[in-house]
Amino acid sequence: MMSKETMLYLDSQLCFSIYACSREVIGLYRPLLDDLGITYPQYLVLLVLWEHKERTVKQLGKALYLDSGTLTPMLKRMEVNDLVKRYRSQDDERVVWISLTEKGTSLKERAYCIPEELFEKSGLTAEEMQDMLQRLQTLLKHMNASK
Amino acid sequence: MMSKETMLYLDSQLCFSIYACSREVIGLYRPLLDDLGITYPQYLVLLVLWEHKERTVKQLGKALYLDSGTLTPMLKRMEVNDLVKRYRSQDDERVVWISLTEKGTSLKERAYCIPEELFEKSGLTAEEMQDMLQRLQTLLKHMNASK
DNA sequence: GATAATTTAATTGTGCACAATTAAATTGTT
DNA sequence: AACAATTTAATTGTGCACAATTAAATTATC
Repeated sequence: MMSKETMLYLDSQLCFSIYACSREVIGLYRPLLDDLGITYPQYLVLLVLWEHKERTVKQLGKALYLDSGTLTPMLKRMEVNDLVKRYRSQDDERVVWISLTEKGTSLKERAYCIPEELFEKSGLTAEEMQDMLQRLQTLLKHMNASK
Repeated sequence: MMSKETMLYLDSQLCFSIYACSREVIGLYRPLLDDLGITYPQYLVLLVLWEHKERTVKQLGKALYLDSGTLTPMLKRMEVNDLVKRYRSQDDERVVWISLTEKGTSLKERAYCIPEELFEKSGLTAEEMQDMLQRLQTLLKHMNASK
């Protein structure tokens, strides 16, 4: 068992390694996404829309764990850059639907290679990758439950 | 092997799970850190200073993987809140040393319980925690090398 | 010892994150 | 039908992140 002193060391904290890893991975994505003219959070929005064609702000937020304070301005920037369209639902005017433009749709072709390139940069084997993904998703689920 | 289509699914991407986990864990810290009047990145700075008494901005940046554009304004906010002192080195005026105030030092007592509380919220066993820490640190090192 | 290269913080500008509040629309209950 | 409660985005304000640039000081080279 660690001492209470040791537990306060930066390098013994799981949270810090997750936090630092997160920023480092995003840093590896950056040059690839720069080529597409998008940021990492915008890439995540596109991943959802490539999969589902059309989502409400609410649905995007649930998928990405982001709220409207983050999404609304980001989606407006993406609209200005002609990546997505935004329009209010006819049925329920509180709801805003987000869909892809032609440009947003076409970026998918250029994104296919990205996961593979990142996988190589990670230095992990496919099994290690899969295992880690599994563990993190379990952790994510558990943390989300204990809120 | 995954199809190129499957690899673009949000939920099959390791990076997203790291990114989402990072924000979720920080969210678990938030109520605890609010009590201390600090943010998560500020907590990280304090962890380093509790361990080393005194660090330059450069050293803090290396430990936390952060640059001066992030640290300078953050350290100034911490100075305003009487958590740290900042002063230029006599030997080399390019260097700024950061040290703890009494208040910054004393917060450590109230922080001892934090790692334990987070550990409980994570739902992990000590072994799982240790194992994950190990894997993430390896990943971090490898990514940092492949930049 | 002049000057070129390097090191170190600070500054500027853009883009997330997220808490808290607001506002509008819808739904549920009487 | 009235109106209270809920749902959904948008807004506001603060605090990171990070790229790119600037500025000052130091070190290395001639």
